Amino acid sequence: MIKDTIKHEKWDSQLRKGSLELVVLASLNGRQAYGLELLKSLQQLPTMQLSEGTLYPLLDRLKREGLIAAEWYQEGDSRPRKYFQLTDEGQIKLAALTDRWRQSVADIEYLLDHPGPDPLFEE
Amino acid sequence: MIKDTIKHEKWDSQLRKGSLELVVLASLNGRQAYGLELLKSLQQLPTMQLSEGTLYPLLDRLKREGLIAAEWYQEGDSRPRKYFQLTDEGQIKLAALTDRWRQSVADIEYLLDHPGPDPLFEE
DNA sequence: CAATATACTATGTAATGCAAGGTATACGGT
DNA sequence: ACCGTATACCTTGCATTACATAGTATATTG
Repeated sequence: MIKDTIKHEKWDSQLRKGSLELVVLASLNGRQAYGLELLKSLQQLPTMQLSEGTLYPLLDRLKREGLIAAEWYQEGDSRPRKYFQLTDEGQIKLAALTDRWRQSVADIEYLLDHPGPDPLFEE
Repeated sequence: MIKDTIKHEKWDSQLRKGSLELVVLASLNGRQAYGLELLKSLQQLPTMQLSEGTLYPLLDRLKREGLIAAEWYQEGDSRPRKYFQLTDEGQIKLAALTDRWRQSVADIEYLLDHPGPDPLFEE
């Protein structure tokens, strides 16, 4: 069946547009990580097949916004790595975004579970 | 507290970017609706405060892609309204998007529920 | 020492949600 | 009849952002 081999890439990318910021903040909750490490860890999830070209600019933006902090760190004589971690502000933002995301999921679930004429609308 | 009056608008808009297509298709599942009717029905949901400038171009796009069909209809001597409904292709697409959306929600739930060092990663 | 892998950076493009403004018609009050 | 408001749809231009692509630099490996 063709259906099973449908490419999810474009739709996935569209879907990620809304939630990537939340996802990255959540991934940095309770741990430090450097760019590629974070990338590979996210890529373990089926809908999170993003690329470097997406992640690095996003990390830059989050840093500019003060939600994460970056710090170069060299382990032994390996290549220096730029480690990221949540700031206090980032923690707060993460909590707010999580709440709002759950609300959005609830709204969409409602729409999916209630097809047909809108009961909210026609009394 | 200022925190409680945080404006969700910008984040909501960002979040909608990923799912609006699914949302509109789901809203047309099992019923016909014209533009403003659909808009008002969506706006009953807290995270779906979109505007006409968002909905109409989206409906155009979905029509161009063959996922919905449009038809002008005049009831009595009221203003003619453009009614939209899902096509067969739209039905199929809706099912596929719904599956993928649920997968994405599961992935994000996983991230939110498992803070700290990535257990998928460090064995 | 070339080839590959790691790690980060930079540039340009396409998609899309939205604000703002536009057109046209119906209806209610005075 | 006239004016204001509501309904209904459309259009233009902008800002954001995920991504592809390419580039730089340093280890590591054969």
